[in-house]
Amino acid sequence: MNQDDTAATIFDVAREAGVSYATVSRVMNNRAYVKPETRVAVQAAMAKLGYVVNQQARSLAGGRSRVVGLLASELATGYMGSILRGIDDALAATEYDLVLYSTRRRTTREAAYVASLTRGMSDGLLLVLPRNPEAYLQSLRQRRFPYVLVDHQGISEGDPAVGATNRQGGYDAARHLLEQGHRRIGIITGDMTLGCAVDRLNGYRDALAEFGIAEDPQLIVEGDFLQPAAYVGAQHLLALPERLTAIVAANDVSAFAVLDVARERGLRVPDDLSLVGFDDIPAAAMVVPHLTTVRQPLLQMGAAATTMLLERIEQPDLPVTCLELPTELIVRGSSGPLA
Amino acid sequence: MNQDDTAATIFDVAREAGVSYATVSRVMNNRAYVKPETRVAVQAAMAKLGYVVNQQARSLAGGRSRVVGLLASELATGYMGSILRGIDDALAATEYDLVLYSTRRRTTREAAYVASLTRGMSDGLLLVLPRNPEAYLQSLRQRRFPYVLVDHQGISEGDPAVGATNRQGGYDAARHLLEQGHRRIGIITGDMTLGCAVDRLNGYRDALAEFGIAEDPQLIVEGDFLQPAAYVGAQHLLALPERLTAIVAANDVSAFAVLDVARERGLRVPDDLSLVGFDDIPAAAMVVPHLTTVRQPLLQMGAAATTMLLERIEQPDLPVTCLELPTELIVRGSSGPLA
DNA sequence: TGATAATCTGTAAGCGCTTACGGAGATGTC
DNA sequence: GACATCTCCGTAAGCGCTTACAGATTATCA
Repeated sequence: MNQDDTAATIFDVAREAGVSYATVSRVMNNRAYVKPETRVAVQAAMAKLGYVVNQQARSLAGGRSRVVGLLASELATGYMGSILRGIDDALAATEYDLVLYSTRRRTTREAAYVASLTRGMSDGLLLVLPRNPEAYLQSLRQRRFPYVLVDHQGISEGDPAVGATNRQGGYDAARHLLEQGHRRIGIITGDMTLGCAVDRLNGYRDALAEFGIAEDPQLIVEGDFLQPAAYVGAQHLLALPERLTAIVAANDVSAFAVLDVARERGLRVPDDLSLVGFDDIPAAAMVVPHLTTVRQPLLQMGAAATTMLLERIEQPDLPVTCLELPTELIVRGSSGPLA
Repeated sequence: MNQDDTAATIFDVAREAGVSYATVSRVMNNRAYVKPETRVAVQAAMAKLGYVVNQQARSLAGGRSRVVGLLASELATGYMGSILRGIDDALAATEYDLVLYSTRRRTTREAAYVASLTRGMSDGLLLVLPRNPEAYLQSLRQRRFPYVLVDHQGISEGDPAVGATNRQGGYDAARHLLEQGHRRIGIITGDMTLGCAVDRLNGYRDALAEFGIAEDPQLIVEGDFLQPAAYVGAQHLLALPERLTAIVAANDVSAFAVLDVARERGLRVPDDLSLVGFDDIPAAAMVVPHLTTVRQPLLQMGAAATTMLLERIEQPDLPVTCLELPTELIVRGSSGPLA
């Protein structure tokens, strides 16, 4: 890195190595038909000059940007952070960089926005928990632009996607409580416009049905994965005349709200009320009592989606695959046998 | 967006509008010397063709990529998520995109890596909590490449930087406990290779000194901002023969570990032990009891750093400024008067 | 040994854009 | 009315790279 302000270009390397710039390009791209000595000489020249390829020029000329775009709706939650880390892990072994786009910005021109992303800026798109992707999915499909959905509602509708076994998870949560003897089990759902929330609720229903328990609409309150709504929902549930002994929360954050309400009402968890969350965000193991929850393999989901995307970038004609990673019930202190 | 696979270029727009491509470029870049009618005609043509500028070509030709690079050491924590969101907020109003680089990957070639980032890939760099930045900072300074440090150790050593009032925060935490009557106050520090950890400890010392309390080395245990180390540290502190009545933890995660140890030892918080954390991550308001903590304005830090960086990109000769954003003591249930 | 194929390397064109530069027409000045 | 001065817009060059294409070597085989 001894050049002052103008960086070394492929021409500088070629001159230094005494070859043509095309040969340098061949070496960089690991092409065949380069004499081993020449290859070594070029590599030496690159090292000596501290040469770094200019990605913009490369992508302009070659059509590949070596960038993966990530379209995310939210960034500040542990949910996204874990997925992000999985993506990063999968990308670490490759040449690809990650460009981050949050859909909170420029919502008005979202379609044009995705268009820009797919016009040379990136080679593929990761869409995490997309709200209303149909607008641009149409265009992506038509232009055969590689993409993978993460935690999308309708897994298995012809889009490459990675998700988790939300229904099974909801089932496991409810079944765990049923096995502990609970029969009157409430649920605070997530945002029901999202498929994962619907699936979790359906899992809960499956378990109740299996135990021959009729569904009581009073015990199902709608939340939105956020604390305030869950707080209200928990107040509603715990104020019911016929007291319930357990609650399934659609995510951990909602479960925390239940903990708050329980404490305010003088209910002891798990003695008076058993509670199961969903996600297993780090805080779940930190609250008191530690939260029993259904772990979602967020990190693996991010990594798997990335791997899938890279495959599709390499081979755009690959058949569409959907991956559902297993959730896992983590039993901690917030659930216990019916008193 | 009616073209099938080849996107519209500046030439297509020029043809459609009946002008030269240079004029189209002028319109895009809001240059002067374009007749209003012409401008309107070009804009209409762009709209009609669904034209989207190719950033790679633009940056190749013009030298500006409209990309901000973010170099981060960790992604999965709420810490980073909040800063990220602040960055995103600040970027939302601009034309800039964000490219994410985690230093966990490619650690071996970190310098070459930063070189790549600064070779056209991005116009400026945000360095969040950099561990050993001197390696590349040198090169950045020399090449006058815009950058801003976030939460760097040595604020005010000639680098543009944004941080928080860590010393004041440590002082506020300890003073709060002192004012509640506590006199024997332990501290679990953060990773002492990081400036913020040192500052927080010094703030704690300041407060003790102000109250005329001699420092007791036994009461200071070193942690690393992570749960396991804090857990061990808390066990040590709470096993001291002369019992302490309060603990300052260098971050919230460490405070959670203290909560665990306290519970295991049958200590009630805050009755038997008062506790103050640092950061105010979302989980702090969720644990039971809710954690008294020193809030760090992470979102604002991210936003302020981004704004500062964009200014420096526009005007590279701007004098170097350092910003220290105020922390704020948030009193919740984990601290109380000495029994 | 000469023809053929395989290997190696250089030249040229072009990716989509920005930015001098210069020319043409409109406007102003004395 | 002649000249300088704006305003507007088109032409040309070039950013750093990839990738045909073709020319120059060398290896292979009858």
